[in-house]
Amino acid sequence: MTHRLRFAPSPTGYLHVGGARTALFNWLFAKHYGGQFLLRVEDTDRARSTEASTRAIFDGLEWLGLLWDEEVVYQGANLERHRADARRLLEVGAAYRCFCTPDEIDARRREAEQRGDAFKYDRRCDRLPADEVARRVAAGMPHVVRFRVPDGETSWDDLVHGVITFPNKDVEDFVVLRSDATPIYNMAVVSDDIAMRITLVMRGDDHISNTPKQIMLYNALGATLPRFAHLPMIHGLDGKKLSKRHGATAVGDYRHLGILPQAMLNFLALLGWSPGNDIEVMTVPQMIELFSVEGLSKKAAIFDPKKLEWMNGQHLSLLPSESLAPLVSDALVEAGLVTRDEINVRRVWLISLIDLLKLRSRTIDDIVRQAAPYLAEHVSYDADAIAKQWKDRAATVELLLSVRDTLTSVNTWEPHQIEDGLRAEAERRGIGAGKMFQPLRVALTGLTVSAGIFDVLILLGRQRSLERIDDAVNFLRA
RNA sequence: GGCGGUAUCGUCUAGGGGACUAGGACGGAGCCCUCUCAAGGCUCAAACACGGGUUCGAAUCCCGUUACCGCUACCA
Repeated sequence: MTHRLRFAPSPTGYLHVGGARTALFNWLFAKHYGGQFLLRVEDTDRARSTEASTRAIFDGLEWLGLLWDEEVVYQGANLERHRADARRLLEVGAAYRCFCTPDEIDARRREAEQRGDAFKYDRRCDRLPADEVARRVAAGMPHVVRFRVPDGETSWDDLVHGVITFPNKDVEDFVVLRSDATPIYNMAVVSDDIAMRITLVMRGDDHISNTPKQIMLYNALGATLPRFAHLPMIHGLDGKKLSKRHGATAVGDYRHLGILPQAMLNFLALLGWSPGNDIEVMTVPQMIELFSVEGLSKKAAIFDPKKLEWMNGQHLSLLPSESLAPLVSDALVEAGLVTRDEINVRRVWLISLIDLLKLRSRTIDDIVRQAAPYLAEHVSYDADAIAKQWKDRAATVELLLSVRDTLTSVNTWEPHQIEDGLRAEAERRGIGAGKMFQPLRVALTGLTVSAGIFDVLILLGRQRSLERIDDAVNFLRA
């Protein structure tokens, strides 16, 4: 038997990290155990669902590479089937019509709450004689369809929690069809999951209490039950459910922060799952290979952006600069540091730049920030850098000039030759290498921190390096 | 309130009755490396929620308590 799983977001916002994680686990399960990963857009809440949001969810999923195996199912398109299934419930006697108005129910609920009782619909409409029901229906009285919860208990063997049991007396006769004949969530979900032949429903554990209702629906409809797996929630740093208050919660936010999709996936995978053996950094194929339901955890996890960044840094180092190049170019262009044409003609150079910067970056944005001195025509000198490394202007000018001479006389512009020349000059002057490299670093980059000084010189090229030294000298003399 | 779920360092987690002096990772502190910054290496601080059982033996099994989370709609 091949597994069929689905991710079923409602298009009422962006793709949330929690949703992405649910989608990921569904996808990983399908890839590891063999099966189809399907996507269903639950757009039955017409008031809140938007097309922009649907688009955003697709974008997020595509960015992550969580592609679905069959055409997207829009729940709203299946309205007729949902209705038909609800009516079938009526036909087989598993449901009944309820004429109580929302106001009446509300009043009774409030009353019960005042008494401190748990409110549960009292089934009064189920006691209506058949002819009375017929009369009211004929008279066009508005009514909902309620599922008649049977006696006994409902339980299932959850893939992550083990057996979960609910006494049926604790679940009320829930509405399956509204008075406007539209289906309620649980009805639509079950009808669609049956139609899509879903074999494993994997979703957030906030759905645990929906599960007994859904199981009853399957049973009443005579459908075979899928398995269920309820994943733990993802919380913010304060332990509360993740929300806008916690900053970036949409996967798109992280994309724009320069996070790699594979790092996002890797990080998310570790929230609620562990491959064991102290393994943490994984490529996507490795995650598929190692995924197993045994490693799923029951405990809600807190989303820690710090670890995400670290994870991204790991993936940045892992990836060859060639594959990072398109991403970095886009970001560079977007930041206005270069034009598309400029970067295209310096492909090879760009790759060596990335080689240098990715090691000290955690995000693509970090790379872009650090790239500025290498791309700009001229550098601007950081005030602190001047204060610290160019304290004595005259001496600095003299030093830079001697460095300039050394660099001019280096035979071939190659790291070892440059290093030998510079170190020899430092020794001749009786100063430590750092005393020479730091002021030079400021001249070349405007900053006190950068990649290794020889790498910087190589990357800049001899001509550019000499120009920058000249610029610095002019600046210092001014 | 009722029902359900969960409980190991601040955080993500390993752990499936003796291998636990509880392991790894992020973050923190420090050291090494070193031209700066990173990266890397090493070291340190840091946890089994509490109480009862079961057992020769419990982080691991059972029961309570507590805390947290979720659901409790003609929302999804």
